[in-house]
Formats: sequence, C-alpha cells, structure tokens
Amino acid sequence: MSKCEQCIIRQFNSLKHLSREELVRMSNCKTSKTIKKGETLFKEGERLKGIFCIKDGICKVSKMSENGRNQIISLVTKGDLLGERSLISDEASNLKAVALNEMQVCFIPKEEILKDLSKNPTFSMSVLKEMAKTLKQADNIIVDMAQKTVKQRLAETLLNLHSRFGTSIEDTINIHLSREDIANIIGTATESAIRLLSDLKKKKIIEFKGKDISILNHNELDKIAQGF
Amino acid sequence: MSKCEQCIIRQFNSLKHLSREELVRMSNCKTSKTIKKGETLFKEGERLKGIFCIKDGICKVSKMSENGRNQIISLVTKGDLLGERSLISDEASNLKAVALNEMQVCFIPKEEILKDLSKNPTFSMSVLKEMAKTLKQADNIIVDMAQKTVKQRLAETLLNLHSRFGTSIEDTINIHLSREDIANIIGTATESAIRLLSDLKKKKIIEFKGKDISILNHNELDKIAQGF
DNA sequence: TTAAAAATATGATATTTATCAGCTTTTAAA
DNA sequence: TTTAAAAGCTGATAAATATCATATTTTTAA
Repeated sequence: MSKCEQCIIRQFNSLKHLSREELVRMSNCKTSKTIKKGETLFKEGERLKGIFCIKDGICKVSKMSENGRNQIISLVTKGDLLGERSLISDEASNLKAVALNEMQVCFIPKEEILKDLSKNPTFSMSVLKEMAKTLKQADNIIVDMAQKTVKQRLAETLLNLHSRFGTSIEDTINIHLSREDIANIIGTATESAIRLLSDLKKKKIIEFKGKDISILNHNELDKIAQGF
Repeated sequence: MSKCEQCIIRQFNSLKHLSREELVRMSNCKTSKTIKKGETLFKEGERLKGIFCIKDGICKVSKMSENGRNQIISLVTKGDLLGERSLISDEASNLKAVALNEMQVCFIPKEEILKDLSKNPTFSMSVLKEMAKTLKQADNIIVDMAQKTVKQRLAETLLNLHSRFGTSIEDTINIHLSREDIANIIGTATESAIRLLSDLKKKKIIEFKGKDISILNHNELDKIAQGF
C-alpha cells in the first residue's frame, strides 16, 4: 500500500500541512479503495467514519429535494478531500456521493483527522480556509439559482466545466455527464436542459456528440451566462 | 464600555470557548457600536478589519447577482458572529450587511481573532463546527432554490421566520421585512411575492397588516412548502 | 447478436413566473 | 400639516419552464 508521506496528492489539499510524523501515522490507519463508475461512496443520512482523499476520478455530490428531485451540489475530483464536514459537525451526512468514473481514493479514519485538527493549528486553519472558500462558492450558487434563468445557468455551468475539466484539444470538456446530470447541476428538467443544449448547438456556440461536449464560442457563451 | 468577560452574548457563539485571559485581551481591543436601521455594516468588496459580535438587532446579509438583483443569503441576529469568513479567507467580503433595525454590535479586530484561532484549538474547532453548520444550511438553500417553486419557497420562508422570530402571542412573526426583502430572500420578483402573500391571506393561511405577519394555519403552510 | 432498457430528442401544451402599467396606501421629509 | 417619495397592490400580458407524449438512438445485458 502506498505511503502518505510519499503521496503527491496531498499537496493539493489541507493534508499538505501535516508533519512527516503525522503522515506516517495516517499511512498506518488509512485504507486505499477503488470505486467503480456508478458506485456510491456514501449516502444521505449515512454516518461517515472518516474522510476520503481523492487520488483519481470524479464523483458527483448531491442531495434529494423534498420534491423528489436530485440536486448536484458539487463535483469532487483528484486532490479534493470529501466528507470533512460531516466529520466536523459529527452528524450524519446530508449529501450523497456517486462516482462518475472509476475512482482511486484513500479513506482516513475520523479519529485520526480529529486528532490532527486539534493538535496542528496550521492544519485546522487550512481546513477553515477551505471551508470559507466552499461557503463563498455556495453563496454564488445560491444567487445564481435564485436570480438567473436556466439558460444563463447552463451557459455558466458549461464554462465552469470547461475551466475545471477542459482540454486544450478542440476545447473539449473532459467529463462525461448525462443530460440528466447536467439538468441536476443547473436545477431544471432534463428535457429543458436537452432543449437548451440543442439550441446552443444550432447556434454553433457549442458542439457535442453524445456526452462529448466542446465549446466553439466562449465569448458568446459568456454573454449568455451574463444575461445577454 | 462593557467587558467581554461579563457579556452573556458570547454564550451563544464560538467566543464562549475563549479563556478568561483571552476575553480580557479582547475587551481591551474591541469597540462597541450602535448601528441604525438601514445603515450598512459592510459592503461587497470591502476588506473587513475584524468581526462583528451581534449583541442586539437584526441585519440582512446579501449579494448582488450579475443580473443586478439583490439576493438575501441570511439574516444575522443577536448572538451571531458576522464576518469570520472574510477574516479566515483573508479576502474582501463577497457579501453586504445592512441593519434591519437598530443594532448593538461589538467589533473585534482581525489580529485578535486570528491569534485566538491559532492558539486555542477548542475555539477553532468551534468555529469549524459553525462553518460546517452554515455549509449544511447553504446546501439546503441551494436545493430549495433549484428545485422548489416560488410558492413553496415563500411558505418555507414564512415557517423559518416564524421559528426564528416567532412570538407565542397570536403566532406573529417578530421581524419587519419589506415585501421586497421577502422577495429577495425567496429569489423572486417583488410583485410575485406580494401576489402569493395575498393568496395565502385570502385562503386564511396567514394574516397580515403591513409588515406584521402572523401564521394562522401552520399545517397548511407546511403542506404548501412540501409541494401539496 | 439481439432484445430490452435507458438515454436522448422533439413537439404540444399547461403552468409558473416576470414584466409593465397604473393605482392606492403608507412613510418620510420639507 | 402637507406633499413628495416609497412601498404595496392588482390586472394584463409576455416569457420562461415544466410536463406529458412519443419517437429515435444508444447502451446494456441476456
């Protein structure tokens, strides 16, 4: 099993602030897992016994609304930590996480992380910073959901996906989301998402074949996102 | 000037985890302010030099959307801390805070709080917990905004306002929000909020005279919030 | 390989919500 | 106190979005 001290992934998240000593201890209690596409990392209401450090792959983090619709809150990917919140608040998870492709993750037991949080102020400050950042993003999402049209949100989502998962080759978005997933990100009916995607295609702003989407006209997409 | 060691307000937030010593130090550098109704505590883009501890009064925390509409993200009241996030992330505030009535607040300089955060793990853990809680609420708001109808959101908002600001007398909601404020909480046009409030009044589910709103039929309102 | 299931697509229609206009009531300022 | 401004209200209409129906394509599993 790989060792945390030697793992480069930790450079991308708060774990980079742990000492060599702390990392060695973590290595001894962590477990590595492969999670297949479509598998669930954890469900809503589940009590997590630790946190995940994502070494590879992408998962969608979502929540059911009272209306019985699924809302995707975020996409979590290589380098991210997942599950810190439930651990910190010591409550069952309010979210569900499902792999979008094959994932490599490490699972670090709760006690280990809590120990480090209380002993290492640099680490806890880093986690605080990450949470402050997430909270800021959440504010932005709330405003978008409340005030923007579905068309604006779709355009914005495509731009976001491109900046996170875009490849330089042909401006392709390197993540395979179903139309339903896209609809669940922007908060609309699947049919509406499909229709709007087709519109953008007709107007030569995007191009797609199945789940491979690429952006042809960034400028125009940006204008749409801003409401023009 | 009042002393933090003797202030009961701190029992309601993370400051309760500070030692007597830390509180005395805080007392010496904090300032107390009265903020009048309608005045701004801080604006979007402003760099905060500390955090606010709310002793009395209520303020609305909001954010402008790219569409030029204002979205109220939260209502902050007696006992709450305000501004920790900008302090932690060391960025300009992404939010604006405006007093809804006369407020009594203490302002604690940034350096003081940061010192306590790095020295007192119980305090920083408590701040972490609060942020995890806020993040969970943010998730709920996102799902509501994305998936619920305006009618549902209004019903839910009225129930929330009642549980936070409700009085036992006649089930009155003890906070004076303009129709525009209500619209900006639920994310809709002011006219739509007014229309839906009138509908609820006609159906004897709520009653109001100006800004004094009371709930006549909790059950029914709850059903509406859930989409029936 | 083929049949069934799931995902994608599109049209027709209903529902929700925003916008605009004009009116009345309330609030605040001279 | 008077009067201008702001807030609240309502109707008419337009625009956005959801829903339902159905067809086609793609994927999956036997």
